[in-house]
Amino acid sequence: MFSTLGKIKVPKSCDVLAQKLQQAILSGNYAPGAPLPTERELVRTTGLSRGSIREALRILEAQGLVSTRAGRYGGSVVSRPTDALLDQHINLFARANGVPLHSLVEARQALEPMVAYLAARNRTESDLEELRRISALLEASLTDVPQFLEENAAWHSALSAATHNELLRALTSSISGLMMEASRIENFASSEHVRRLVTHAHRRILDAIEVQDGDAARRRAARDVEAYAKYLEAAVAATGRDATLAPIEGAEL
Amino acid sequence: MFSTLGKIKVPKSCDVLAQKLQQAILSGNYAPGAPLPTERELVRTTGLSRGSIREALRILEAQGLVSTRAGRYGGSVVSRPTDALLDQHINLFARANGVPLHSLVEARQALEPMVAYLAARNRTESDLEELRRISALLEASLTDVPQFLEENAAWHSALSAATHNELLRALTSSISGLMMEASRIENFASSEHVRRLVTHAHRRILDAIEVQDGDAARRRAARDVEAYAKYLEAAVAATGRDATLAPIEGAEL
DNA sequence: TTGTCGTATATTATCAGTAAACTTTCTTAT
DNA sequence: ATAAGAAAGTTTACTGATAATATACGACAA
Repeated sequence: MFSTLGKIKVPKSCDVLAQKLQQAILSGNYAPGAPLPTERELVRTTGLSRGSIREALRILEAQGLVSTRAGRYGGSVVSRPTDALLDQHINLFARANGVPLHSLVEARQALEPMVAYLAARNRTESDLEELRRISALLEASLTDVPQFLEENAAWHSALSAATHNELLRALTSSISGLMMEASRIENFASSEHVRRLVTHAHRRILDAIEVQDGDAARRRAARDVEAYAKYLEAAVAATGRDATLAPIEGAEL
Repeated sequence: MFSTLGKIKVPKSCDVLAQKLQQAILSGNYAPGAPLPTERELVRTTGLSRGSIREALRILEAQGLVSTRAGRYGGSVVSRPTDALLDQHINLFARANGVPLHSLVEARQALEPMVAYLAARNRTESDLEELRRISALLEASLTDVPQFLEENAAWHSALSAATHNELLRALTSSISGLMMEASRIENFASSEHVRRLVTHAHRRILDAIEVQDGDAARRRAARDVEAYAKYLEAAVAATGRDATLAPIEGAEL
């Protein structure tokens, strides 16, 4: 008897409100841009204080479900979590938990081949044009390292966009971003030889995507990312450090 | 001239504070459990009002970087974002953006083989024991659908834990969870035949993991998840609906 | 000695009220 | 017509105060 009684957690009023609003938004009855009641209105309808209402709205804002503007005709409107927001949370998870670099590499090894496969299968003409455009820019910036890194990021972003899979796009761009950062730390891509290899690999993947050969794209992406992993492993072994993401600079409490 | 001036975004005071605290926490100088200053202390040091302080703390709470307790010797302490929290945000992203079921399947197709591979390579003895234990429970619950689904979820959870890759574990458990839900909707696993196929596939993967044959584990997981995808595709085609995640029940604003 | 109970106290939780800043629209003057 | 200014409703932010909560510690009893 009473064995079903677990720890009793008394939620804060703002948490309760946040969850109620979240349910309402996720019910699908409110399109993005639809206005929420004003803060004062919520005070009236919920019986809570202004402070609790505002704390709830900050929570929803952090979840990307609403965005709030000041001024007349301002207020909170329904919103959708963006790629950037999901990226932020994955970033926080990885950094705060000290996820090591090789774990990021493994995640990328899992995702990248599928991304290439789907890009080959689902690409539109405009996706293809975009990839060609960036490919040209990439090959033109072989001697400019920062530029090269930027175009490389753009290439991967365009590739994942071509999958037409929002979730995969968000996940891969997030993990790619984390790795880019880590690579910068490892002083990767500092040699022109490596940059040539990268552009060549991209070219071959693009060829497969052009003729919509998903399996070839997958194979080539797999080989590419594997080579990358091996190279990085060697670089890390050379430095001897156990590579994790660099902590944010300083800042005291 | 002045062309670099974009739209100027004036941040809220609570956002500024939240970001400052975030940086401090991510600097790595504060272990989980380390206490933040009290709210009143923060009022003193920052010059902001109590309300703004609290809104900032709610943001950090939503990010999983602090947790707050009331009462004497209570207050906010540094925390780490949990799997469950990342899961929540991925869930929100997928639901709010109406990510279709087949996109989830694709993500899983990308992740699962790598998970199996890494599990085979990195498993410990206790990982193996856990997988064996769950495997037995799974095979014992072939006639009990709810039980079966539960054990199946546990199996995948244990598998991803065996990778010893926190990021992959969090991502796969999250996506698996979403799919389980969707599968329940599609009335998947309702036939004992399907359940037998699932247990058989798991058995074969487990065999590969036991002898630490990563490539075999990867192949078998790939085949497994591909079969799953095909089956689900057929089921969806039968119903004719464009399968997305079910919206949350009702709730008005 | 051990354990239970109550109480002191520091902290968050919540409320109420007010003033300021912001943004859109309407009005007015040039 | 155009530009400047006023109006109105909204969030933003601050202030002060009270309630609820949880921990430690001491009193007291077994």
